[in-house]
Amino acid sequence: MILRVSTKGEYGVRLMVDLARHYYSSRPRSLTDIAQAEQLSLAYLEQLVKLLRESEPPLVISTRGAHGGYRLSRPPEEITMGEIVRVLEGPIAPMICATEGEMTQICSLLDSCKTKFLWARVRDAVAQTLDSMTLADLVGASEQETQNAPTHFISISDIRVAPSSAL
Amino acid sequence: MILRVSTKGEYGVRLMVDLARHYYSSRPRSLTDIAQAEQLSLAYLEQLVKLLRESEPPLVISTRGAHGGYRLSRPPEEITMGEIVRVLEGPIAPMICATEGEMTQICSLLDSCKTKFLWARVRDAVAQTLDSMTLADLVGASEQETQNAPTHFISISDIRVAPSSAL
DNA sequence: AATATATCCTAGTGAGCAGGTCGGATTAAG
DNA sequence: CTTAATCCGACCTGCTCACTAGGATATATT
Repeated sequence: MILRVSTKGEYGVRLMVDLARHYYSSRPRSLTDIAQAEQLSLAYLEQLVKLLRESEPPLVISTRGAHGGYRLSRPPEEITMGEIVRVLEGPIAPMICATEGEMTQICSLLDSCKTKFLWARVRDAVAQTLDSMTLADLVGASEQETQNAPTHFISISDIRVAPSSAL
Repeated sequence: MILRVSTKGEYGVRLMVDLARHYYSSRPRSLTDIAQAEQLSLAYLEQLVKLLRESEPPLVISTRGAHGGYRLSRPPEEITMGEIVRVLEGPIAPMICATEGEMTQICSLLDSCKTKFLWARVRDAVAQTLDSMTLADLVGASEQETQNAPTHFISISDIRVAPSSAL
């Protein structure tokens, strides 16, 4: 499992998509409502939204008190999925040796340097995919687009709906 | 850290690259030699090579006894990095809901289905990158090619050489 | 002013897994 | 028959994930 999106990333993206869908509402959206709509724990969402609020620049803005809640800090078109995922999951790095950034690292070992070339390519592929999509793209994505998702692979189909229980 | 290559994947790929470099040798290459060349634990490499040997089809072939060791089961050009990584790290899936394969899954929740579209795109980007490279590409990759790796991002540069200690 | 409804903050915790180590059994070459 | 290698399974240890708990603070409504 080379690609590991933790529940932070999974739930956090869902939270942001929810906020994007309610972006043009007159009132902020409360975590209680989001937790109910997405069937997630309120207390846990509070931790995630903290990351989104304290990021630089912030991705959401809060209003405290009754009838408070959260809004996107910018319109959905201007928030890339790359920003969101980096805030929630940390930098896109397959390993400590391949953090995003330059790779002019001298390595004493024979083959490990050559493999870095591989991991850098994978990292850049992920980064480019995430950076080329915005929240608006996801909200606009309706069912037929989801069907069009490329499926070059044979079915494995041990897919479940409930998260987190099994790995 | 959305991309998590464990040491299984990291060391295992290095092992395969080492075998590729010695593919045209007359004698099989022992794990002891590889462990020394790559500064890895022999006992741990034994676990990894087991995966590569027992995969279907096998990626390496062993010769037991003195002067024994391992060879690639096929020439380096015919072994893709995607095959290797899948054997070592398991299927390329960002989460349990997005295993490689078709994504015609009905999901009761509102936004989680839309986010699946995102994860599927990321997954396919990784899969395509890995499947389009072979062991021969990596062995042939010399230093100037490594320099050419795309670097669209600002340096973060808390890069270390020693693996596994910190996260 | 009182209450209800929110956000905010910190700590703790239980299970599971990554990342190995260890000891020994088997096989074959010299 | 010794040496060098592959094989095999059990065990262990620390870390991180995925929460939960309990409260403090802020504000709109009544």
